[in-house]
Amino acid sequence: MGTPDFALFSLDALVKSGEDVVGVVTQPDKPKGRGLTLTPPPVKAYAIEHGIEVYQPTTLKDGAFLETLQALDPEMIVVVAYGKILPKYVLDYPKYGCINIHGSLLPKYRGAAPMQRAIMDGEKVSGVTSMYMAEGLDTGDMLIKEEVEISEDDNFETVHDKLGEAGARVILLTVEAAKSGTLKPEKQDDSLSTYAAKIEKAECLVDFSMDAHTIHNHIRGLSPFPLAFTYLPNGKMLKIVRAHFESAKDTGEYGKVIRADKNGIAVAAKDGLVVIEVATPEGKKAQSAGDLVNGRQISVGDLLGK
RNA sequence: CGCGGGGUGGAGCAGCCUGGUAGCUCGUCGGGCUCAUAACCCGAAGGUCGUGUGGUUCAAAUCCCGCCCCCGCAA
Repeated sequence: MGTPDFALFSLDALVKSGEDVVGVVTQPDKPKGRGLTLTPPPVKAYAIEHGIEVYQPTTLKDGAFLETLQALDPEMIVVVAYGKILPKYVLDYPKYGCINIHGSLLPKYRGAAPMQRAIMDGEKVSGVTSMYMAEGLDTGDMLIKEEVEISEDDNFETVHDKLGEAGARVILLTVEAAKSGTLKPEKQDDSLSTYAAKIEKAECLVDFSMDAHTIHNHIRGLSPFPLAFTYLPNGKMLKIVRAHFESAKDTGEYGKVIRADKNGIAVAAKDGLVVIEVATPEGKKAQSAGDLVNGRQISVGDLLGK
């Protein structure tokens, strides 16, 4: 069970390892993009390509899914970023249990956006954890972990891929161990838990009164999706794809562009400068700082952020 | 029929409303200055203005119509 790209790493690993994947459960197709075209989730596309049966129940709460479950009769259910809460009857069904891969080192960053939150918090290390699923949100007993380093220039995309690969390794180990009965479940220490809420649009707006390093973490944690943004003097939105920060003392008015050339657009923030390298103006494609300056969409002295 | 922006030399843009000599900031090429340079000076090349044997007009990048493509929002 899974839905987005992140789940593909694990699904692909299971398929290639020769496990008998009896079926894939994913979210229903949803209208997406311009024109609201009905779009299948990545996991569905993969499953179809590999000839695996796909199920897209609207809800798991009614009996309809129980029938599906009985028909497939799985020995184990692996869940990676599925997007629905599993009712008890599902959790209890498989002989080897429901195993979940989560993109953090539990009990930290339980919830919907563990990778983004970890980066935004400036964490240097994160990882993936496999666990037996419980009724609470990411509260089950932990099985196997793998740590992954986050460097200063990692962003959501690179961390997503690194953790996805780690997740694939961990799920294989976990499945093997489960089958041979050598798993050692470990309770989570709830007192150490933190919650990684899903990303809200409003918090993607850059606040240049925060310190430059924090803003940099904010930007990379949201890149390349959904992207941190600010506003140009003309009121248009500017989404920041990549930036770096420089420490400095007196930087002037927060949000003011104090340097703008091909090397970057330096914006004053607390305790330093946020230097934008690549950004996407509303209605345009992503472009480099040099292009933004050449096209005169930004120049020194502009005040960003409304 | 969800809302909206855009397709102009290699890049990013202006020009379109108020039709009539193709503009700006870069890049490229050549030359100069300099110990030197991504700096500066001089010069050059490069565009059927997305597309249609479309419409209007004396005249269309500009106004009208069809088609193709790109992007943002919202979900």
